[in-house]
Amino acid sequence: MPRMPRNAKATRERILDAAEKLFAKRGFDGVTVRQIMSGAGADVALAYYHFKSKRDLFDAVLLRRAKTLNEMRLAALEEVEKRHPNDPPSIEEIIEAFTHPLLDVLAKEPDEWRDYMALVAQINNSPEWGGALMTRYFDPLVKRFLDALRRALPDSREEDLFWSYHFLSGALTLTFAETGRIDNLSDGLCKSSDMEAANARMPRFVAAGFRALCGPPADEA
Amino acid sequence: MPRMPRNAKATRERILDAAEKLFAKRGFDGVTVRQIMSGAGADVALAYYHFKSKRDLFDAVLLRRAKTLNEMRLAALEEVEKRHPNDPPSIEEIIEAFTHPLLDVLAKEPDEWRDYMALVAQINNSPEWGGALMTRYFDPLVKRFLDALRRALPDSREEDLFWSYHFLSGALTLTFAETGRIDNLSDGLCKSSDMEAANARMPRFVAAGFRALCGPPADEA
DNA sequence: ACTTTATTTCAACGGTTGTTGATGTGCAAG
DNA sequence: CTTGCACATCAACAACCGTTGAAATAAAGT
Repeated sequence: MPRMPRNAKATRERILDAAEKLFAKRGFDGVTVRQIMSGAGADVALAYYHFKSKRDLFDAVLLRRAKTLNEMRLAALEEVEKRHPNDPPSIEEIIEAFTHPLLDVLAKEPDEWRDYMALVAQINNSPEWGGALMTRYFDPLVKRFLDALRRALPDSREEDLFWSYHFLSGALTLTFAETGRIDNLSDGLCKSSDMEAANARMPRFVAAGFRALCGPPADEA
Repeated sequence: MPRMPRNAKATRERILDAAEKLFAKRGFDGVTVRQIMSGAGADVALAYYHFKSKRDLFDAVLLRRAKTLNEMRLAALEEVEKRHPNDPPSIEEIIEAFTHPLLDVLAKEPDEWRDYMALVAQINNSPEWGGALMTRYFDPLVKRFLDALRRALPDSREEDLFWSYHFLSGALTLTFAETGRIDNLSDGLCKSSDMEAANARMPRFVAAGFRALCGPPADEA
């Protein structure tokens, strides 16, 4: 049985919190271990005691919340499928199971999740790490969703399905990034941080895209 | 009249090329000036002679191709509008004028443009720089396109229009990033570098999204 | 030939980087 | 009380960072 001295776990968590916040804002190379540990209020060497290296700390930050996230989204998907025992669910319902848990947790506990989501957004668009890391942490869940979408779109070609998911992924992660770009563009009318607004629009937008690309050919007589 | 010694311009351009390639792969902080100048085959100090600082070099990299890019896209849009003197163009045509020049130049001159596009993708999703830099370099053009879309979607609400563009921007830039994620996900069936494939699908996907979000309400009797 | 000016090289600066080993502290088991 | 172990502190390592000033080179103007 592992010992649990006074605040060991608490320290480890504080380091992860500080690292998450800084990595999300400036990326892996834009942050020093000293800045992280200063934010965590702990000695520099403790970073290397609890984690072996800066890179391993980075991975630990990513891994920490990935499990929770995947579980939430899987539960949402299974809930949808349970609601449709025989007929396939609508595209909107499937997409919503994919996006809603994320945007919802962001709308309800922004301080807890904002930084992590922004970090994922940055990684997804990084040529260096995007392919490998996103695959490592989210592939099983994504494949599960693609299965559901395939069933709901029986006429789809495989390539169209993958590219459609790709577009969805891009739209979703840019929303997570919360760069403030839409604030500038719309002169303050829209806000990057308004996850309710994104939540209300993304499933409809994306579902229409899926249908246009993977659905049965529109009969334009 | 500025003097033009032997290969002054050539050196400046070689520095920009090397910087572009490295910044695209590892981001601003993941690259050292020494690595850049080693890639350019020139002395470190020359970076500070031709550009004042690392940050200014970064901006110069961004600026160099932005002009060309904006001109190409504006020309494509004006061509579409000239084709429709009275009636508004279709959403697909407008979106295509927005995306096709980029994906086309990527498909035809990949070595010249791939790194720059990947860099833009990374910046667009960076909380630190995304808002400010994308606004600085691409705002006038984007507003021009939003005008065209607004005319083609007379029933649209302003917020829906901005969010739809936001989703488009995310889908487009993730495509530029070429992270190899879709290669992994599809087990090699789709390739991140296949811009023809993205080109063939993106306008249809995105136009359907715009119509679903900004179009007239679907009459579901 | 001499000056001027633009480009390039060289060597170095103070400061910071990720990382480590030695040492100390506090608590539980023997 | 002493031993053992998890956790924390401290000081330091070599390597590297962005940046600069002074000096060499080279081409153009006079």
